[in-house]
Amino acid sequence: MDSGARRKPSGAAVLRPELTDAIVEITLDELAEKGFGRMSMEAVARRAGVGKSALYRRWPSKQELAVDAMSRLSVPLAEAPDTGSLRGDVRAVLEATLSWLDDPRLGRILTDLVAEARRNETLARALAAAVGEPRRARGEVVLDRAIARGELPAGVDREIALDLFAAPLFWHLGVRLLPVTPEYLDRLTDVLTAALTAGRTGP
Amino acid sequence: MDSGARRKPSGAAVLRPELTDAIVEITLDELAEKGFGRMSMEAVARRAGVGKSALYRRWPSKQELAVDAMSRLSVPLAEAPDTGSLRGDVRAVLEATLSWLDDPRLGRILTDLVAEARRNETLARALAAAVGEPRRARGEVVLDRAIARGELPAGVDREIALDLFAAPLFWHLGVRLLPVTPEYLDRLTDVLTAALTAGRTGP
Amino acid sequence: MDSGARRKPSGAAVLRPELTDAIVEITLDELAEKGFGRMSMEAVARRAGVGKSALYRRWPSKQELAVDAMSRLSVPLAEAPDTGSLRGDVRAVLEATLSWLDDPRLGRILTDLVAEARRNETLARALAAAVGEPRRARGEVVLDRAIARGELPAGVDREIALDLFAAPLFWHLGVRLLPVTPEYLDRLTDVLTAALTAGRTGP
Amino acid sequence: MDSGARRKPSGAAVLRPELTDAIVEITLDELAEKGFGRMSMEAVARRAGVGKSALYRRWPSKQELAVDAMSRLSVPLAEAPDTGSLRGDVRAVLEATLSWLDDPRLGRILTDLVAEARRNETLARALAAAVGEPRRARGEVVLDRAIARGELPAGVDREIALDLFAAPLFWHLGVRLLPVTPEYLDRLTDVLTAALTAGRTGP
DNA sequence: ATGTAAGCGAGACGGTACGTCACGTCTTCAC
DNA sequence: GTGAAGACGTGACGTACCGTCTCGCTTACAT
Repeated sequence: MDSGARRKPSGAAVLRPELTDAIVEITLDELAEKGFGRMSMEAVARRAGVGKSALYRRWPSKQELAVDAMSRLSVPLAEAPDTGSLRGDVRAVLEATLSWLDDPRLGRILTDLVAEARRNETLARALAAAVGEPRRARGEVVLDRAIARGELPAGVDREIALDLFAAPLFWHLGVRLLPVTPEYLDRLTDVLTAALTAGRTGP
Repeated sequence: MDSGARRKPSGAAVLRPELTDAIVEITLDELAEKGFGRMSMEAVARRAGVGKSALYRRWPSKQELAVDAMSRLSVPLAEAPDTGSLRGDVRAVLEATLSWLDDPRLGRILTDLVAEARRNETLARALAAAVGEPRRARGEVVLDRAIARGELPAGVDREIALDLFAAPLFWHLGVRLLPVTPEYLDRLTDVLTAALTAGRTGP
Repeated sequence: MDSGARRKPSGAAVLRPELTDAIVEITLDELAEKGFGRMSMEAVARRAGVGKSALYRRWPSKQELAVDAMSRLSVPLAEAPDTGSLRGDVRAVLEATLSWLDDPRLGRILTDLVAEARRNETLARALAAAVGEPRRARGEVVLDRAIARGELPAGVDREIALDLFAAPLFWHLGVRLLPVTPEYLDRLTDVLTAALTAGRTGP
Repeated sequence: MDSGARRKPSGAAVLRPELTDAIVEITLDELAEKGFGRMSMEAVARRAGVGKSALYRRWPSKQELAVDAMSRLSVPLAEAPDTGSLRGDVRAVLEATLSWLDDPRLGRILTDLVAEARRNETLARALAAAVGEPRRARGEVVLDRAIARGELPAGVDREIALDLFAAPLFWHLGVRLLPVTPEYLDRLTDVLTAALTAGRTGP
């Protein structure tokens, strides 16, 4: 069973990974600055000091480069610290989401990404996997802890709760383009905590 | 100094309004289908059966045509009926918002619009005025009625309340690209009503 | 009878002929300098101060531009003067051919053209029509006059005679790349005249 | 003095000559088929089943490979047989020249070569040495024999004579792209023999 | 009623970017 | 150290639109 790995007969040239990284990085800058439609492969190549072929050897089109670059905007989402209370945890989740949406580069790209995703199934999936999932997982932890503490009933509506952790901030910052102040965050924390717990003492 | 206005002595020749409308309509179709970046002036002119000059005589650039067309996506938001209860009114607002976001053409364009607005102050303002304001005004009516009924305190946090009327639906439909079912709407209505009223009986 | 001519609805934009001429002229320069293979559309456009589209609107490819340009290298072959003798006429024909082949631009292009013609039927025909025919017609005049004078028999081998008017000069100048001196021309005139008249006093 | 070749003491690793030959052979095919300008190093390497390095280790550029390959189209010109008469010898020379120019591959390449030589001194020299010289040498033999036989004067114009052995055939076949029939060859033999001998009985 | 300025469809214009291909150089690995 | 593989920067290919422009024709006021 010596074979298998012996497919490639000889010294294959390999795409230089540091070049790939540099291109991705510059692509993200261009995307943030110009948006998808006005980003240009030629500009990326020029700024990266590489030929266009280095780009097209890695990605078959501008679209695929952009999607790949965006999907690498990994969400280095810090762990959700246990603050001891639902209210504290909600506030922490909101702050984490805010610091992510507030990043000047990521924020700009994300809205482009969302727009593009409507016409690109692949991108939509990549977006959900790379961006949505980790963030939602973190929200789940908060809900689980609150249930364990007895602050929330086990049957809390998770889908809506998780939507509410992200939606208002995205809407305020990304759609209405208004700043999110700490004070806004306080009020939002209050309302969301109330919303989640409201049902608890219900009828 | 008799001149000035007396330059144009005769034959008016005025931009034909039905042409303007037809171009706008086709622009919206192209925008919905291709997105802002891939929409092309040549295609719009071709589909409208007009010359490119008819476009550029009306709008100085592709961007301005697109922005203008989008801003005409008027929000034929039906009046908010008084359902007799906060809960009913919230449900009605959500349904109106949903029917607006769910429009296949408007939905697609709106996300493009949001992305573009980050890099275009004019568009951002047009977006806020044409889309945000009417919708928010309608939300205000609901809050006012609830206060009048005594269902909400006069000092209810209007900014957050109005954000919450739109944010979750936009997030769910436009960002997460998931369908909004009537059942989801029920649950969302419950949670939002609870959130708004939660403070009422507070300490 | 208002219709009929009313097919073309309005003022069609037309390729500007002076631009076409300028492009052709610069193409010929590039062809002479670089040869077909190294001539570049971008360089032609740049030197002509036009966009590439101006080229591609007129010719579907580099090859067709080059062929068209070359076929316009019209042969402004002066009339063959009647020098009063076959020898004088032969000398005049050789001189005309020489002045044509010796043109620095035409000479370089002609060999490219000949090479290209082997793989391009269209070019081969254009070459024969634009270049070969007029030159041969002029040779025929010389033969006709010599027959009229009684210097040549009516049955002189025209095909070979006409080949011999051009072949040695093309070979010497174009293939062997040697200069053609007046003295060489004298000797060639002698030999060709002798060759043509040799048969006259036959058996 | 066995050394010299014995420089490389160990793991010899010498350019494999059979590879060189194979590459040259394929280069000639590509040249004949596509012409110099459209021949591609990548295609040669691909068809030869070798890497591009095998090419560039042997020749510094496409041009030099092409020139080298063409110069190896050695002229396997059979010895000029002594037919016993000038006329017979001229006919033999013409036939040899024809069989050389008529070779489908060589004929195509030769015209490319001639065109390229105008812009490449090295190629021009290689062409003269590899192609012109042997052919001319053979022509000289014919002239020498005719002088020895007394058919030509010692002072016959060799330069013109040698030009006339090749020029008409190249012109007819290579430039005018017409077939050379045996009958044409007969007539050409007659005229050339007459041209050479015409001066003999002079004054 | 007519003159005339503007609107109109068409499309050429100089550009920029697309995605492809080949150049000649270089590096890597296998033999 | 030859050789196959192929990545690298470069630059031309031919295409598609951009926004500008000019061209004749049509239309609808203002006289």
